[in-house]
Amino acid sequence: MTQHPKEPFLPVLRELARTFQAFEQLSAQHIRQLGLTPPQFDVLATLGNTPGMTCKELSEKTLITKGTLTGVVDRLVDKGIVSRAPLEHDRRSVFIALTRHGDTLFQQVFPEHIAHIKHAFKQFDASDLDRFQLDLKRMRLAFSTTLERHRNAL
Amino acid sequence: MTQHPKEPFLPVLRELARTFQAFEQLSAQHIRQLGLTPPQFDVLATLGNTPGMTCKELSEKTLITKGTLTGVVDRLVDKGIVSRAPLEHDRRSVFIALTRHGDTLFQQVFPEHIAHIKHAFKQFDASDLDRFQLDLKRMRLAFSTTLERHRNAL
DNA sequence: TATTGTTATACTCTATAACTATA
DNA sequence: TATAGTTATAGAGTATAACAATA
Repeated sequence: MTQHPKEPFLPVLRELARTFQAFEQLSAQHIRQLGLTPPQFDVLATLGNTPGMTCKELSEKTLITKGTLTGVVDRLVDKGIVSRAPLEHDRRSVFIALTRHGDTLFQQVFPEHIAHIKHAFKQFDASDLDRFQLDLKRMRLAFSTTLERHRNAL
Repeated sequence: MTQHPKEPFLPVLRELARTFQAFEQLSAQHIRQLGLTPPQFDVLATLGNTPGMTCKELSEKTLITKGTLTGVVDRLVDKGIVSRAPLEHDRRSVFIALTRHGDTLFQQVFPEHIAHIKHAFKQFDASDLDRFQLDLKRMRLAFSTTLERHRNAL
């Protein structure tokens, strides 16, 4: 992530990292006021407005690996925000959902979170947002594809 | 980070997070092979091709806070990759630089790192890269400005 | 045998704040 | 008084692998 003028994509990577870090800081500023960590908030937001899901599904959506997710969910259970229940059809699985308190928290806190971030986007119009989303997606798919290629040792 | 159709910027944020995570995974895949952590590599890459810099400067460039940076640098010193030396003009400061071994490592490893990532970008032309960089920067500045506003409690 | 999730281990990072030594 | 950096503390996330229960 330093100067190597031969590689024109390096500034893009540096900017991607800086931009995400800036967003993280802005986001975390609000999240920490709630007594939550970013991964905990990620789980809360992922479970919000859903009936719940298995550990595996939650792991896939949040990109938190299963071993880590156990600890994150433990802390949310301690706080009374989520609950665990065995799944009937497949008793290897665990169904994780917001508790009533967790849902109340989500309904209150998620709009606040949006409000906290919202006016960073005031200056952008619909075509800006569409372009951002599309371009980011193109990059994401390029990274994922490359990652898989490396995993398969091509 | 969930569905709230009223807020058209939410998909952008989700995509930003996913894209960065995909890049992190791709990047970390290579970094861990070197026996380094991402923050350690960040320091290595920041010091590479420079004469060195103070702790404060390194902290600003890597966005690692000073308390954490002490630990990260400790581990790199243990590995013989960086060195600390007192600054002459201001003896409160510490000058951090790559050791000879660290420089050798950087010269070898940084091009490898680029190669590891490079072909994710093959499909993008110069105008794509320019647009990515510019748009990301616009978002970054918007986040930073909003962050500062919140800090100053407006 | 394969899959889901937990446990175990050891490390690393993080936030925060107190502390030191210089300035 | 202010700044640069370290230290102290406590917590939280991470990778990895072994493990139990179930399929």
